[in-house]
Amino acid sequence: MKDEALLLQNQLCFPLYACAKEIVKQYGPFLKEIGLTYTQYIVMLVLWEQKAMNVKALGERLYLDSGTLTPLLKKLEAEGFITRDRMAKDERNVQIALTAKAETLKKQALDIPAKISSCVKLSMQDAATLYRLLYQILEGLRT
Amino acid sequence: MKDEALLLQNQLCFPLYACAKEIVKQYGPFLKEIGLTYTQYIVMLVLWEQKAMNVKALGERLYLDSGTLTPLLKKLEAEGFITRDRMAKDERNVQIALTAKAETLKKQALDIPAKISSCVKLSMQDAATLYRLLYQILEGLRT
DNA sequence: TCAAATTAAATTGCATATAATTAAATAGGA
DNA sequence: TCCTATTTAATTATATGCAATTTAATTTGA
Repeated sequence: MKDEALLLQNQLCFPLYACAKEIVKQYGPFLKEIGLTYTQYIVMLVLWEQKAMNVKALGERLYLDSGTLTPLLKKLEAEGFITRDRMAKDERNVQIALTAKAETLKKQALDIPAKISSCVKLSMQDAATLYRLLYQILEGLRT
Repeated sequence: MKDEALLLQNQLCFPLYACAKEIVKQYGPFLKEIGLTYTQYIVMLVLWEQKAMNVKALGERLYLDSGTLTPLLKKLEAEGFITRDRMAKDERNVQIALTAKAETLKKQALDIPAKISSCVKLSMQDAATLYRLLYQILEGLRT
């Protein structure tokens, strides 16, 4: 292994890391309008799809663990967007469900994806390629 | 804008965010062996290239601000890898430079890129494409 | 010249993230 | 059944990240 491998420009991880941060930053102003952070937003995206699920399932879907999710979910609960309930059938599980207020929030969130798309200048083709490669890496690491 | 836009699977940002986190996580065990975190590692990568630079230039290169860098650099200084000195010419600038210990560390870091490559299963072609698309986005956001 | 604007770091407050540990609940096997 | 292993959340400790503010130094322009 030669020194060149240590050049930042030769490392694929860095643009990935930087790009993720910069795009998340683009969400900032739009999400602030509806009172969410990016992580809270992707939690809500999953819940808007699934309606209800436990913390573990949410974590697997979002690649987050309870150390991140527990306080975040408590915050969303305090703000009235979700409910957190131990399940009777297995009390180790905490079921997360949406409130009516979450539906109102969803309406406010509807136009956010389009706003972000306009910030990220990629052709449909390039976006599809990027999407495919990222999921390919994620699947590869999943094991 | 239809509801489908809010599906997590339709958002390019999420795989980017998740993929960056998961790959950084792959570095964890290797970096732990040499006593660095990922952010400390990329700071060292830049310094191994440049030898010396001020906090602002480092931040521009890494897309990090002083809120992140100042405490991190103080830690690297405390561990003896770098020095931090106000520049005489313009005392607003803090110059970061490497110590001899940093050169020893560099030798230990030499094989890390190869270890990561073997974790991320992408063809050379795909890696090049991904690299190009990520920098394309970063450049687009830079403005 | 010298006050105002700008710049570079540092600081503060808040929100993640992850590793490691703990606690409670459940499942599985002798 | 009862003991152990496993599972799920929560907690703790550490390290980022970023927005906003502050401080000190420098630059600019009337």
